[in-house]
Amino acid sequence: MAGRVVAMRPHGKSTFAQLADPSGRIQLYFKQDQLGEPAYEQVALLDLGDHLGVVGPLFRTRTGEVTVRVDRLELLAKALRPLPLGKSAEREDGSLEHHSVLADPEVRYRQRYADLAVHPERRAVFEQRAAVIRTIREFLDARGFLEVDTPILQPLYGGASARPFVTRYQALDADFYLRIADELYLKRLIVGGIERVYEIGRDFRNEGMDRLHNPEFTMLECYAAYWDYTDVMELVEAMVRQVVREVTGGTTLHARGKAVDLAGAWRRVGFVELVKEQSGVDLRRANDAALAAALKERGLEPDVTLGRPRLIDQLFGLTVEPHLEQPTFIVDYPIEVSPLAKPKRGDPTLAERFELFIGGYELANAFSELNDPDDQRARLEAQGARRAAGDEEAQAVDEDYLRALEYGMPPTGGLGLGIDRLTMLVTGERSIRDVILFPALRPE
RNA sequence: GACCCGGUAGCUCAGCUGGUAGAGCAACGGACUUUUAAUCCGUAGGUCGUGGGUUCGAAGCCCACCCGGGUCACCA
Repeated sequence: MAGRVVAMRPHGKSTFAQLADPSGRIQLYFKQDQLGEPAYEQVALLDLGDHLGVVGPLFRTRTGEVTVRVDRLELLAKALRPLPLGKSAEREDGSLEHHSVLADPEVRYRQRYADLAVHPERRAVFEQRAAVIRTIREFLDARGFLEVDTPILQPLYGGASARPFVTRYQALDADFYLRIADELYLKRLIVGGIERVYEIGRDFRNEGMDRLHNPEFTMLECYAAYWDYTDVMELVEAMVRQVVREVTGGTTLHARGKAVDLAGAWRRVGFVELVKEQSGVDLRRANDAALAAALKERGLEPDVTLGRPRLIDQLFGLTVEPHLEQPTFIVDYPIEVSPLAKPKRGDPTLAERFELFIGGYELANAFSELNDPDDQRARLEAQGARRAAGDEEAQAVDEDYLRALEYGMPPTGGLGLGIDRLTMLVTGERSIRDVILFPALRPE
């Protein structure tokens, strides 16, 4: 039997210790008579954190605890640095009650090895994370989606509004970008006839970090030909439900102290209606000045030169977003904030797009993909103009993507879903850093 | 990026209106052959985040900086 020494209780000529491995802890009993003096001296030199192999029969102590009476022991690895192990007791159910803990968040994130070694229950979060991804794969595979890998290093970045990381491709003597989204490559595959396709992978956005954002994060994107955004709503609703059932066994979650019920039908509400409902501002009537005034009323100093999309976004973030605990599809976004989405049938000022909110934050973003190459070119060129004007988050004109669309892309529904955030939701963790093993930190 | 909070022994934390550094656990030495956060006695351990300043005197006050957390702003 092998493991790490996590507790020692020496009593002179006998010693109790606890050995931990991923399956739990077991008590060891070292007796001088049994081991002989030279071996028993070794026991006295053991430190918490040492890896130890032992051989011996099992017995029960008089309090009934199953214990190994050690006949032979071998030091497998010496801990030179003391692990920040606190005192802890094992409860009836096998879980650990910590009487002191490694509490410093900086050490926990920087030295995840120490965090995990000292708090084995933390591993459960990452087991759940793996289960989330496994369940998504099973769900999509079962529905005929093909999992693919597309380039992370890209000559042009696109598919989202974000500042990229830049890197140098020496052999090509060119600057490349770490992708900010998979979108444009996956839609090229739709053009190529892979009619159901998905990728789970890392995206990189060169922006600030907080409890909802890590500069590198894991995204699911999937696309299905001949679907529209209502089909995607059904897909994501079923998928998230299955993930939650698989990982938690139920359909109820807790976010910010409130119960979140995923069982009933999820609310679908128009973006414009919801903004009006929560803020009283009618986006159809309000001009930029009226928007700015509404923001000012709520204590913000809006910069009107940022343009209408930013103003709308700010108003949304201020008045709507905080109230979205229960699962909600917000549908039909203003077309000007959705350059890759199809105009809504019957109302070209809106896009056939939805964002899914659960637990107070955005979990997914989806639309009926824009497949009209001329319209797409016009919108990308508008983005390009904003980019030329200095907006680093505006998208570039991707001629190869437009060429692909010109070959003809079927009507397609697409989805992007933040895996880290979904993991937060099902584990109840409040910070994205707690569902990422090595979150981004400044170098020491 | 702005604001708020924090950084004292390996870990968790005290440290009052400025008076010269403390506890518990861990470590080390001693006692103890069925303990369960073992117990008891003892020892050692600190450029008080970094650098300046004020002061007879700074962990505590002032300034700058570093790191982390939170809130806000923006991206998922």
